Amino acid sequence: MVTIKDVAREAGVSVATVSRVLNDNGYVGADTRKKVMEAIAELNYSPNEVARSLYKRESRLIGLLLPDITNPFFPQLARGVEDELSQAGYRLLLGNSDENIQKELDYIQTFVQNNVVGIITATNHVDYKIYEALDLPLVLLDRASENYPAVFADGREGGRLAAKTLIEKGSKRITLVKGPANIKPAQDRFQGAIEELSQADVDFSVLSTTSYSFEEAQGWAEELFDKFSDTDGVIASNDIVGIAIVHEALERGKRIPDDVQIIGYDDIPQSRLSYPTLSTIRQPAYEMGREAAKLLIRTIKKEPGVEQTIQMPVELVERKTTRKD
Amino acid sequence: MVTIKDVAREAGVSVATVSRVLNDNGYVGADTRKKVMEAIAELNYSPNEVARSLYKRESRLIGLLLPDITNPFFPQLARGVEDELSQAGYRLLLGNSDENIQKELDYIQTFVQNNVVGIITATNHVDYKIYEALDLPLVLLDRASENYPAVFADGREGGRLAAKTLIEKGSKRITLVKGPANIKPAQDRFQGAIEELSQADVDFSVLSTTSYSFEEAQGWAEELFDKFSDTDGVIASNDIVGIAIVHEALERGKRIPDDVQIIGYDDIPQSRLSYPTLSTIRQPAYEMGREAAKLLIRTIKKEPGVEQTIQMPVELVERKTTRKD
DNA sequence: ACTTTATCTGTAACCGGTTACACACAGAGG
DNA sequence: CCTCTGTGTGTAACCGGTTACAGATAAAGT
Repeated sequence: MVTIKDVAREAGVSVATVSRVLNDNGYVGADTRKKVMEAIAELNYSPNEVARSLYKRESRLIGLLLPDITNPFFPQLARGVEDELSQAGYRLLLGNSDENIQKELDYIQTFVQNNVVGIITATNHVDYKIYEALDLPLVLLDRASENYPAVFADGREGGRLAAKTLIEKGSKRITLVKGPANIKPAQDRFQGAIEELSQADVDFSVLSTTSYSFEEAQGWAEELFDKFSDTDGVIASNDIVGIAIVHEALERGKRIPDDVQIIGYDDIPQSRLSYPTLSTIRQPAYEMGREAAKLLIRTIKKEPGVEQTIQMPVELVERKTTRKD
Repeated sequence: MVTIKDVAREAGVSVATVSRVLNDNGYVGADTRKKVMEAIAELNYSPNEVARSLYKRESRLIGLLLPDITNPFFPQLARGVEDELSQAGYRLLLGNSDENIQKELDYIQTFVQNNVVGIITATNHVDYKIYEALDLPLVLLDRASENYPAVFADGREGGRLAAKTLIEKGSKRITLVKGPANIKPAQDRFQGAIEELSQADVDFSVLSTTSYSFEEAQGWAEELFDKFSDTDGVIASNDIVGIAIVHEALERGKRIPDDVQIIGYDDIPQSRLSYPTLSTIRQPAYEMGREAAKLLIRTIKKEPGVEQTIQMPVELVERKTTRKD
């Protein structure tokens, strides 16, 4: 490994001078600078971030904690975060928590141990005490909070919008799929939908589910049509479940959207590839990731007047599983 | 920040003793150990990885370089890698390269600068000189190589299998979708399919494509049926494109699999949710990730007799877009 | 009783950077 | 001519750990 000392020796100067060239601070004579630059190029030197990080007590790393990168909603968030951060010179330490407190704690600890300069988290245990003790910039992503800066979409509004859409387009016996109880945004959209359904002139029923996984989605869809076979409108807990329901409906010979309308949530990329294409409530995941990263960077740089909360708009994406009015 | 000195003071011993307790090496008296443990608990101390990493010249970090986490094949790989690594106490530094050499180089550099102990990469520029200069354990994932340990599935065999399947099940005018030229595994499976098609008694044509993206998949599908409207069997370049083709076929009133059979590649989770469910050649992505991680760990620990190459089996997954024979 | 060995603990050097401080020198201002 | 200021550079302390080495004590062996 080539160190700053090697460069210093090669250039015939002290390490302090090399450091000043590297960081472009302090006085350095023009020809000295040139010699140093040449030595750096010659030796193909790049400074050790670990040493730098130790002295400065901060790195260029940022911790990103996601529930599960395997769920197609999260890669989009992650990508948004990464694109924004890497442009600003930061790198990502990534963890999947599986909504498991122990894993979450472990990752937060590694983040701290590695001197990250900030954390972006999309998990549900933010009220847990470890976060309080943290004196690091923290941004919540896809989660709302009173106590921390956060970037999220309006789940309640999204839920209302989904329900309103089905009602307006003529569904009369609506089934609302309730997402996992421990996932906050799932409950928000559920509440929003309930509000809207309650004050409308329609029958509705609720199917409770406990996961968003691909493996189980098929099961929820079957359960749904087993229990509520005459439903003519389904509000899915997310797009994965929505796509599974579309699938199952066709399997059972129902016509979409004539016999049953289906609306998803998230607008993951594959919604556009389902047949028929899935109508859904779009959350701008990639942009949310970018915004969270921007917000974090501003907080790190202590820029004045940084917003605490960015609420992103949700939006109805009408495709083929809802009727044209 | 609470440091080892604070612990030493609290326990009334030297930092060396605390370090010995932490690392469980050297002699430490039973009651001294106890006092230190108590001080650690009392102060809620956890050692600074950066300092440790500086002295030891190695961290507990591993660099993972993927083309694009937004493509659903890669989160599975990533998850496999992560599950295996985190169990062994390693953490992940993640980068998306977009198959862009500059980004790839930048990430490799950060990996080195942060003293990672190993790198797993799933990119196509491994022959680039920077990798040669690297004296770090390196494992290629989803890529084969003469020079480095690698975990990959047999693309050629997969391509053959896909072609063979359509041929056996009676397709006579097969269209082969050729994936992006710069992606090695795409070319392998293409070659395999070509081999099989060439020696069979069928007509076939090739559609060249330049991306795997969701946005463009729809376009490839349209182009396919515009150009080869009478095709009765399609070998897709991957599942995303496969699902888009299924979609477009239905859109055009074709019956699947009676009028046209379609076979995908990868077996991403959503293949099972398409309608009809997509027959495909499965690559065990999650397991590949795990194997790559295991291989890397063994290499890091310098275990003797570590394999250079692990070839994972591909497998036909028959679902509803191919005929029953 | 004297050496040897095992156990326990502390001091200080080290990892590779950054930076406070000291010092040298040149040109400007009085 | 002397001081002052701005510029350029080096020395050494420091960040928070790990570990080589030395010194102390007690038990064991001869």
